[in-house]
Amino acid sequence: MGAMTTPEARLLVVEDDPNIVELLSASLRYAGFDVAAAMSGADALTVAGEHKPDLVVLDVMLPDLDGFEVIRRLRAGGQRVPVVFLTARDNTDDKIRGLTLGGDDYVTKPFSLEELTARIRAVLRRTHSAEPAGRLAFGDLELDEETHEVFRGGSRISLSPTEFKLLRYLMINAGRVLSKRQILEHVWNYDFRGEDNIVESYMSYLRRKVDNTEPRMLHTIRGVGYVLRATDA
Amino acid sequence: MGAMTTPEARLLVVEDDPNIVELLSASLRYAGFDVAAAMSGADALTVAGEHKPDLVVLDVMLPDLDGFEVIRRLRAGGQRVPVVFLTARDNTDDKIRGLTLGGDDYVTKPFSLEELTARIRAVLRRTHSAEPAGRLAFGDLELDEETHEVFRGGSRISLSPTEFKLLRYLMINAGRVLSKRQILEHVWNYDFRGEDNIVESYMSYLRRKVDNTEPRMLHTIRGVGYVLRATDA
DNA sequence: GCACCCGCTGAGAAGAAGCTGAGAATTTCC
DNA sequence: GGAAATTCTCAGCTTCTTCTCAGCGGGTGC
Repeated sequence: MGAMTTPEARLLVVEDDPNIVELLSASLRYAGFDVAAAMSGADALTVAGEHKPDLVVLDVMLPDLDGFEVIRRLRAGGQRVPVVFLTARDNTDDKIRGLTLGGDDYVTKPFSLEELTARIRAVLRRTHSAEPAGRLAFGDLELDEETHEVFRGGSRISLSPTEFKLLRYLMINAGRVLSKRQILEHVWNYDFRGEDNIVESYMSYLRRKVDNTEPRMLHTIRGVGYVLRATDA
Repeated sequence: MGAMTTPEARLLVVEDDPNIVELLSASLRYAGFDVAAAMSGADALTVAGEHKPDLVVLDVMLPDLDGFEVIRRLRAGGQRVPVVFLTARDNTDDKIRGLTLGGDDYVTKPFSLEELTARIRAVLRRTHSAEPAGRLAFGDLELDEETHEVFRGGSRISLSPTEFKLLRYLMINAGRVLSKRQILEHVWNYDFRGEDNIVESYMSYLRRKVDNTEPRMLHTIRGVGYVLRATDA
């Protein structure tokens, strides 16, 4: 469920696993991006030529060229297109560290869609500066995407990483009813194989931390899902 | 039963159980959709080629291809046709996860026709954006399909899932007299084997919750059924 | 007017959905 | 390497929901 903001950016997804290409294309497109895909390094260079992406989502492990080579060639023409890399968790490659200094970023597999779209938006924000600021607010609840800080009524609340992602997802979709399945698919890693109950647990944590004062904002719609909204029923 | 609105969309129903195909074709057609049907994956691809559906209603369990394969091939041509999947309730299949990512949705069997058509309309609304908004109104009674909120005279009323579906059905068919049997067949799951009396019970609940002020809107037509309308007759 | 039928509703049993504390497993951090 | 934090599961509990039943009462037909 995309937070439709500006007329959004053009992305190029480069990834050899067809399932992940499918996953990313569908959800990023639905999030409002204009998405093109490529399944090899050579392919990526061709498609980039036509599609002129504003940002590239790039798996560092490709069958032909490696991701860094792809970037080198993409940028050979002088264009400094920003990148979000997809890497394996155990990849301690220094090259990534080096590249992220240039305003790029990386996400380790398996990732959650929430995490990836947040990174994409953050990189676009830094490079294009046409993106909305990375601070979400709803009532007296505030969430800063840059610093990972959350405030309720002005006082700072400390959240675990998952709690933070869940709250961000709820805030981006404030007013919309989200099913447990939907939340699971966006906030948890795509390889998570648990039950809906984990969402109930985390909603319980969140309520204790950020929703223990009136007016309550985290509401359960029995049989449907959860919604962040100001008014009570 | 049909809320005749726009000239409505073309659907392709793909399902191997002939009873369900029959049930769906008849009722979706009656709801105003232009419906084609297919009983296998291969069949689906052929029919889709001729019929060019705006949306596919697709059982994930098919005798030949599985539903995901059908979708992959349908979309191979670059067309991003939206889908409402039909799944078994206990389907813990990994592939089921990720279904709602591209704006698609799913309904678990056994479903109610009311539920399925609501999902179909919601998906069309999100993808085509030519559908009427998901908010029904009748007099000072309002029902929001997105947020599952119901208001009478401006104040929010909380309904259980079945109460909500029943009221939506009545509102979509406002002014039309609906028999108890008709209501049972549309609002309750298709495998429900109870008596008409359940409808009386739920009408009683609804009256208490949403029709306890003048002017009364939920009228009984003795020996025939119920109707939602403003004036007495 | 009387009897009958239909619909209304309260009570309650059975089940489903959701919440939370406890604890095991895992990861992170120092 | 150990402590702390975090993630995830599970089971008990509570609350809400569904559905049935039976008695009541009002309309309808004779």
